[in-house]
Amino acid sequence: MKNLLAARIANLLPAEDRSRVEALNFHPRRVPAREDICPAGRPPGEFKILAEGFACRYKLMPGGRRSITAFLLPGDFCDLQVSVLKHTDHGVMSLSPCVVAETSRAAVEGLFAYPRIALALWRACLEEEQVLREWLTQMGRNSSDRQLAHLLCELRVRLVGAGMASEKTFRLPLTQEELGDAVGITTVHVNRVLQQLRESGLVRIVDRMVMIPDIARLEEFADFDGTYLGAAQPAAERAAVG
Amino acid sequence: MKNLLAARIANLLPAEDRSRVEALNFHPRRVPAREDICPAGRPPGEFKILAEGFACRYKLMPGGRRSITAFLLPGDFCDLQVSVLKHTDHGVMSLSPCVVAETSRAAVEGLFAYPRIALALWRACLEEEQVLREWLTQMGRNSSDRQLAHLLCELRVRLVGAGMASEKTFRLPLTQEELGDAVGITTVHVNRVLQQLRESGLVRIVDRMVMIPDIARLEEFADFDGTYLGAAQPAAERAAVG
DNA sequence: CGAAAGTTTGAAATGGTTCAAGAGCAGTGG
DNA sequence: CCACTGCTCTTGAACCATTTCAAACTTTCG
Repeated sequence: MKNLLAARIANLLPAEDRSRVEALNFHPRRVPAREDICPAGRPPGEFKILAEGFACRYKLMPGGRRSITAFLLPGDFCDLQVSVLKHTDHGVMSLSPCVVAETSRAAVEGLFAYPRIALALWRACLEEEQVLREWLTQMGRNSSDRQLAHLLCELRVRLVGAGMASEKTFRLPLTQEELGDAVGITTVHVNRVLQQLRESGLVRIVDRMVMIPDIARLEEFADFDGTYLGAAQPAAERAAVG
Repeated sequence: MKNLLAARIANLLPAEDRSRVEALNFHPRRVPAREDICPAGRPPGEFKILAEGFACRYKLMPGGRRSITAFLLPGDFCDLQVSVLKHTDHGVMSLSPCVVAETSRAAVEGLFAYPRIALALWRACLEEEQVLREWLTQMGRNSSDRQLAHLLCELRVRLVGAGMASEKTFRLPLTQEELGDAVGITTVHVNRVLQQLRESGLVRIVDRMVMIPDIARLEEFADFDGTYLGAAQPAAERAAVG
């Protein structure tokens, strides 16, 4: 199995540091769909990276509602927290069958001995923060059609970056309920809004395959600017942004 | 001037590391109310910590709307990003007259040479992330009365932690418009909801002084659990939580 | 004192929720 | 192989929270 931690942060490191990251020993673990990867409210266990599949961070709210705060794709950290935080504030669950790569938390902490690696890990955390801020503004305040469109734009870019999508087409293994939990609207309303997006020709969705005829048009509609995605963006686009 | 970086992260460090943090040389700068502290979209300049006053992070949205993604109190970092991120995704502006303590970015990065300090800085970032997630779930999906109540609960705890509030009373130098921008609702609606909170006896607000007669009652109403605030919580409460 | 900014109120319009129910499809067990 | 159960998607209608627009009132401040 490829060392995914390396893939995520090592490209910016000098060879010397990179080899230290690559020396980490990851154990793959298979997880069926819709199963907890990291339980909420408990101290984080092993250090985990999603290797294959589609997962999400979520919080349960009073009234049994669930709020999805992020989607995780291969290469994403499940729990960056390392042992610095006593308890995680949220859970992580698989949305499709997944493979999780685990390694010892102590080993990851040991990497902090190397300043450049520490900075790179920090960067990863800051990028996550940027995405959260974008969700907070886009998902919190926009009309739900724009919110859903924005989410599709983000997922497209990230899936392309992860090699899981062609330019205009990708498989989205999410139920409408899960989309609603991410965006903060009802399942019923997700359904109606998706229909509306289809009718206006912005997206085409058949059997969980999403196809975007005119990317620029959708991104304009959603007011999407992928800059906030940082390293999750494909390198080519990143370079273009400067 | 007290070294605020030390205050924020040093309490968990051994003396040796703490002295390194305290050795940083901060320059105070006075900023009038409603003025940009860090401009958005540009590379971050000096490394800044809010020393006095009340500030916020914000993003401008199309349509001229503004979204506030965080409130900053004395001791909070204005821009943790250091130079790892090329451009900031958001701006920071003062809401009351402020004092900002600045120091060289390079000096802060130099601290990454000490693994324990690097971990402490990382922790600060992770805690910010937790707060963002809490906002995303609470502010995104709840009814607006609960959202506002939740915000008041959070501010109370943090203000107490910063020594800027007694247990039940604090000064909130925010306009209703700013509250609305944080919560994602109209000024008009903020006004009505605040009246409603007042009428139900949950808060008393006179002339920007907020008084909370029954903290437990308000926190229950808002479904507030301050655990997510981490170090911003006063030490006593933190200990009680475990 | 006058202007600008913030707060308060009302009435109409709207976006999203809720409740209810049907239709399609996959998996399970008899 | 069929009936049954459970899950996702779809549709309709009534209802409610929040927005929008408009205007008056109050406070702050140069």
